[in-house]
Amino acid sequence: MKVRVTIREVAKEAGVSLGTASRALNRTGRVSDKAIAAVTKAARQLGYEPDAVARSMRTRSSGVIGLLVSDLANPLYATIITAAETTFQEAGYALLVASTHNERTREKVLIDAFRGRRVDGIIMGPCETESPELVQRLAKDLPVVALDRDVGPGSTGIQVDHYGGAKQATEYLLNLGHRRIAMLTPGLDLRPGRDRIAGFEAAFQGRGLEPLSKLIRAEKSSMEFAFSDALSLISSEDGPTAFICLGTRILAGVLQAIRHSGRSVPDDISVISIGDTDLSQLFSPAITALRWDLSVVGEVAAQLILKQIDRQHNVEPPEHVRIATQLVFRQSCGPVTLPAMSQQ
Amino acid sequence: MKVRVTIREVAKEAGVSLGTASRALNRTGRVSDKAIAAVTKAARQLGYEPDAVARSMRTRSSGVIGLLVSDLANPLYATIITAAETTFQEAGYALLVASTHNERTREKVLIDAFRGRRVDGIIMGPCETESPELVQRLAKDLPVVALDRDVGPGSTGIQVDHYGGAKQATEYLLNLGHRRIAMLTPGLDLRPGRDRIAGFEAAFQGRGLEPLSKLIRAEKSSMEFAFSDALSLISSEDGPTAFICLGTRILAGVLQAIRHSGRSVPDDISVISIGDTDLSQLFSPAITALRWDLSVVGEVAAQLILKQIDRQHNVEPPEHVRIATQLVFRQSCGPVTLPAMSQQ
DNA sequence: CTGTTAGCGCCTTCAA
DNA sequence: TTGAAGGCGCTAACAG
Repeated sequence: MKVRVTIREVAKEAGVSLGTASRALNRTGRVSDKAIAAVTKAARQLGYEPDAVARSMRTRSSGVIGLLVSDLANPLYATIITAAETTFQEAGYALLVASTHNERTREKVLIDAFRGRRVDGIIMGPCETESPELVQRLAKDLPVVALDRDVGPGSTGIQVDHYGGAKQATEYLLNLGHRRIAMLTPGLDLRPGRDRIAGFEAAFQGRGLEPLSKLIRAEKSSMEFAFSDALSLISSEDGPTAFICLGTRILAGVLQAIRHSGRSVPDDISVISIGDTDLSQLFSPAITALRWDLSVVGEVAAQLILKQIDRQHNVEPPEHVRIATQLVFRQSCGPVTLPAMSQQ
Repeated sequence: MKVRVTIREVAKEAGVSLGTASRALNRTGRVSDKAIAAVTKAARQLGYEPDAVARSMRTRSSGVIGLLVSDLANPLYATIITAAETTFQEAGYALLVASTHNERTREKVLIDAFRGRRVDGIIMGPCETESPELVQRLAKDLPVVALDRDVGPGSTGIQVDHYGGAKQATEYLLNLGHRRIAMLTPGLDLRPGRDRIAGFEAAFQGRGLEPLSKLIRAEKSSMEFAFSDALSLISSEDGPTAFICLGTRILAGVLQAIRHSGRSVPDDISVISIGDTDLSQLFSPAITALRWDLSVVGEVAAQLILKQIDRQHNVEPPEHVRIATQLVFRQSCGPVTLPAMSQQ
């Protein structure tokens, strides 16, 4: 157990007072060059390392940002986290992470834990039964950036255009002649899920059509669920000719179900993935996917936090960044070819 | 900006002294039930939340663990992180994460940053040109768990049996008649890479054969590299009849190269993935893969840290946990069928 | 059992 | 420009 060297010892070694040492090290206030030189040398000699905890105590700022998501292992979040961490690292901030597992109570506990640790800001991912009030109240105390949450105009956030993306994807399938399109997305009560459904329906209504509501499924994001769900849909009468699937896990389940039922993509069934992951890119056939830049989400989230910190958390107007989506055309979608079937 | 309520105010509200309030809240030392009741009530009334920073300052323990990996977005690490975080959360610890991007200097800086923040322990993933001394020195100061690093017997760590796994995978291919087996793994100077190569060679030598060294490639873990590498291998004379690929990215590149060259899996070329990801599980054909339990790695790492903390970082003998691998047989491997070709 | 006191290491006034 | 002193909020040691 090595004993830490304190600024006190550095000061003594440099032959100055504690206060001067502090000012010299932080280049704050007026200090003579001589003092700076002496202190710097002493610090290096002794291997001095400032105690961030003590400093936080004094300055009321920890240099730590908290990040709260439902599941750290989710590849979508993982990318966001990396980008955010890199940005924070450059700015000298550290990143504290935690999983809410989509539990509201846990989310509260973790927020309190973050606050207790005096984080300088919090990035929050979507969580079940989101309440705008929670975020707004929190944002009164410290910089908060909400990811894909519905927060009022009072708080800053980043929102992916799930609505427009789902609409575009659906329209693409409609153009190919599909009418019985299944939409599988979890989290109906979360903004992303809601918006996707809305975009999906808007695309239908744009041509005076009605989506088949029984083809909208909102299971948990699990491969097993998606598999059995897709399988029952496929084998049912008037089953879907196309699937729109959210994320790797659901996409995986659907692809397995299709394979299991002896159908093929895209000849029998077309598939679009919402969210572009390794699987969608590398599957054979490659899956047409709706993508958006996750690194940008992470980076912008970090920057928004830093900006709020810089401005001392002033009454800066909250910002809302909208992230666009792109439909990447690959080989998983084709025209409807089923003969002798009524078009809805 | 809400003002925080301190333990002092709680004490006053409860009509007791500061010390009693502290003891009551922490259930430490002897306190009367009456005092506990009064303090608890006052705390709740005022919405008291202990200041973790001040507490850390006093107790010299931050309740924070640092986790250092080369890339947070790597799906393998992401799973480890989640498991570790969950374990720490249960124990009341928070997790600080950072990416080294495989840069040695950055690693040092981040370790110092962690120490400055008074973390109670550090989990370190492998990093380029690992030096056992670094970890050993660090472990003198605080609990450290190294993941897949070669550390001397003096430090505790978790090591996946890459050697045995690679050996088993290679033997499987040898049994199928393959002789020209390509091994693509990054990080030759890291323990995982080294051990894989060793296991690979051991399998050959076990039958008196020699692997073709030109088929061992150790590129960076990038899809593009793997793609061009695999493509040149495939189109070269005496190209490989089987590939062993590390991880999602290299596997993806190889699969694309195979597809691009008009070959098929497993008829023309067999493929084994080291590391079982979404892609290997869900590709068609499903890819035979070497897997190990990443959740266990994360959980055990966390437990080893907690154990060291519990024992006050005593001279507890360092532990070395070995994680076994399993070869999951799927559809991507077949016997060699190329006619009229010399067997090496 | 409880109150008082002394710092943890640092930054930041306040005088000199 | 510098030194001295105060205190951030908390816990732990010591008297009562």
